[in-house]
Amino acid sequence: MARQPTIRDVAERAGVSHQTVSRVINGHELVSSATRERVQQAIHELSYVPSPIARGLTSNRTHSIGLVSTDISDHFFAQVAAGAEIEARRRGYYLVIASVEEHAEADETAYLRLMVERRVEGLIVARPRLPITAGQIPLQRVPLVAIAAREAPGVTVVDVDNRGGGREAVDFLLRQGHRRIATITGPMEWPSSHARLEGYRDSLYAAGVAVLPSLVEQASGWDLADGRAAMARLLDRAPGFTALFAYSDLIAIGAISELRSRGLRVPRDISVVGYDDIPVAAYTDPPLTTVSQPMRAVGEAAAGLVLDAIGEGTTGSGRLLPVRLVVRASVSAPGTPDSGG
Amino acid sequence: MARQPTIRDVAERAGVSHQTVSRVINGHELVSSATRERVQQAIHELSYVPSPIARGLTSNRTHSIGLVSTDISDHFFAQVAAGAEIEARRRGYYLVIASVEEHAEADETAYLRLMVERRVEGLIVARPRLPITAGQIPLQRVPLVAIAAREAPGVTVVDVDNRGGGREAVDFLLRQGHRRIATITGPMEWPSSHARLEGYRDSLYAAGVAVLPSLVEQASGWDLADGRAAMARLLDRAPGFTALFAYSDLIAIGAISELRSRGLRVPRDISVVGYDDIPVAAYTDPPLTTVSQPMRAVGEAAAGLVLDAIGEGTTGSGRLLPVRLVVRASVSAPGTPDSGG
DNA sequence: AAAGGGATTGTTACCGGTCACAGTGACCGG
DNA sequence: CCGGTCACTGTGACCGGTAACAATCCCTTT
Repeated sequence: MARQPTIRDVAERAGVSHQTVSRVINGHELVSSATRERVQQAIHELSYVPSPIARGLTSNRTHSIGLVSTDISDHFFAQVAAGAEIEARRRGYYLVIASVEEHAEADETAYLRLMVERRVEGLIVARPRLPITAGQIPLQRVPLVAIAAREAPGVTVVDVDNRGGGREAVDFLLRQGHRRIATITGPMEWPSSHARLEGYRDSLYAAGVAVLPSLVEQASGWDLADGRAAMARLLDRAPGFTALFAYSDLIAIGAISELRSRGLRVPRDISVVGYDDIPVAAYTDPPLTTVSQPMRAVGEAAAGLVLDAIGEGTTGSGRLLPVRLVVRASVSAPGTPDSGG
Repeated sequence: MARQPTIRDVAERAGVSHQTVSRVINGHELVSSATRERVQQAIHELSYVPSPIARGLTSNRTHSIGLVSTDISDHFFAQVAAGAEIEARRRGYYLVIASVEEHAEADETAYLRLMVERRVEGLIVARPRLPITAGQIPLQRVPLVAIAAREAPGVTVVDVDNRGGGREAVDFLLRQGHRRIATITGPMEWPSSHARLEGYRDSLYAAGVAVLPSLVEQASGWDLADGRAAMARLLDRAPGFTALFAYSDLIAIGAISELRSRGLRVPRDISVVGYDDIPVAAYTDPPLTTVSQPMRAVGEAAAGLVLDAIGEGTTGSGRLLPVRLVVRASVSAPGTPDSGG
C-alpha cells in the first residue's frame, strides 16, 4: 500500500507538531536549528514530498497556466509552446497545453472553459480561429493573453509585427530594383495575412509603385500545395512580374516548384521572398530569403505577460515583436542572371 | 472580491445540504428530480464550477499525466505531444508538458521529479538522453512510458520500428538494383541510429551484399548542415556508391545539397532515401523517398498505455509501431538517367 | 520573586470537496 | 396502528496542507 506520507506522518516521526513541519518546509525563521534538523531528517527518511494539491486548496492556487493552441504539432506553435513553457517554468509555473485539432467541431471556447475548470491562473490562446472576447467564458479574473489574434477589449495581444514584416520584405525587393512585385497571401481569414498585405501596400505606396490587384493572389492554405496552386493561377492570369512575396516559406517553396515546372528560374527570372524562416529555408534551391519570426520569444512574452498579470493583478498592454529579414540567394536584381550553381 | 462560489454557497441558495449538491454534480440517482432541478438552477445562477483541487484532495488524483520531452519545438516531438494530448483529453486527462532544453544542464530526472511532485498520475518521457530506470526517481507507483528509449526494467517503451524502417529503405534500394549503398547515420548516441543501422545491415546481409564500414558515415547531428558535412566526408573517402540511406530527411536534404554542389545529380548519379517524411519532403527537388513515422500514433499509444496502467494498475508491454516507406522520385535504378524535369 | 517579553512550539479552524453513516418521511404489510 | 423498508436528505469527519492564535519556556527587568 504505502500511501504517500503526509505532513503529520513526518511530524510524528520527528516528535513535533505538523505545524512545525510546515514551518520547516516553508523556511520560516522561528524554528530552532535542532528541531529543524530533526524534521528534515524525518522528511528525508520518509521521502516526503508536499502535496501541491493540498497546498492549492488553501491558497486557491494551482501554479499553472494554460495554453490553448490550434495545433501544437505545427512548427510555428510548437515554438510558441516551447517558449511559453520555458518562461513558465522559470517562474515556477506549469504549462498545461490543450491542442485544438483542425477537424474538431469544438472551438477554442470549450477548451478555455476546460482550462478555467482546471483552475489555471492564467491563459494563453494561440491563434484562435474565433475572435476571443473576455466575457465569452467564465473568465472570472483569469488573465488572458492571445497570440496572433484580433484586438479585443479585455484581451492582451502578443504578436509578431506582420505589417512590418511585409514592409521589410517588399522594401528589400524594391531596393533590388523590382517594380512588378506579386504577392501570394495566406488565407485572408487570418489576421496575419491582412497585416502582411498592408505592409506590402505600405511599402509599394511609399515607393510610388502602383498596387495592382491582379498581382495579389490568395493561397487557400499555408502549405506547399496551396502555394503551388496559387502560383499557377497567378502565372496564368498575370505573367510579367519579376518578384514574389509569399506569406509562408512553404507557400514560397510550392510556388518555386511551380515556377520550375514551367521552366522559370529563381532568382534569374523571378525573385522570391518567403516568410517564417523554417529550418529548410536555408537549404532549398536556391536558399530562401525570408522573414524570420521570433516565435519562441512570442511564447515567452505571452507567458511573461500572463504571469505578470497574475502577480500584479493588472494586465499589461500587448506587445508586437519585431521580425527580421534573412537575406539568402532567392532574390537578385530583376533581369540579372544568377551566378550559376 | 467575488471569490469562486463553493458547493456550500450553492447548497445555501438551493436550500439543501452541500452533500445533496455533491450528489447532483456527480449524477447520483438518489436525488428527487425537483431537488435536482433546484440545485442545477442554483449552480447555473452562481455559475459554480467544482474545484478539481478540492476533489483531488480526497481522491488523491489529479487527472493529469506528464510529458517530459527533449524539445517540444522539434517537429518529431510536437507530433508526439499532439497525439498524447488528444488521447489524454479523450480519456478525461490533462497533459502537462515539460520541455528539457538542449542547453540545460539538468537532465530529464529533474523534470520527472518535478512532475512527481506535481502528482501526475502517469509519465511519458520522450527520447530521454539518459537511460531511464524506474528506481531512479521517487516513482512511487507512477507508471512510466518511455518513447524512443532503451529498454529497462520497470519501464514500458513505445517506439517506431527503426530497425524495420532501415530494412525497408535498404530493401527498396536493393530491389531497384543498387549494391553499393552508403548510409549516413544520425549521432550514434541515439538508439534510433543503432536500430536503423541494424536494419541496414540486416537488409544487406539478407541480400548477400557485403557491409563496408567505409560506406557508413555518422552525422554529428540531425540537421541539414550535419548531413551536408557528412556527405562531404563520405564522398572524399569512398566515392563510387550509387545510393544513400540517410537517417533523417534533413540529413538527406543536406546531403543532396552537397551532392549538387559537386555536380552530382539525384537520382541520376545517386539515389537518396531519407527518414521522417517531414512536410517538405514531398516538395524537395527531387521529391524525397523517405520512411514515414507515425509520430502522432506513437504519442497516442504512449498516452494510452499510461492511462491503461493508471486504470488497471498493471503496466502493459511496450509497442513497436510500424513505419511506412513513401516512394518518391529521389530513387531510380543505378546508372539510369532520370526522366528530366 | 513576580511580571513582561521574545523565541519556539502546539492547537484549532479552515480551504472545498467526498465519504460513511445517520436521520426523516412516506408507504407497506400484518 | 406499529414496525420495517425504501427513497431521499442531512451531519460530521476527513483529505493534507496553511493561517491565526494560544501556550510554553526561558530570560530579563524591576
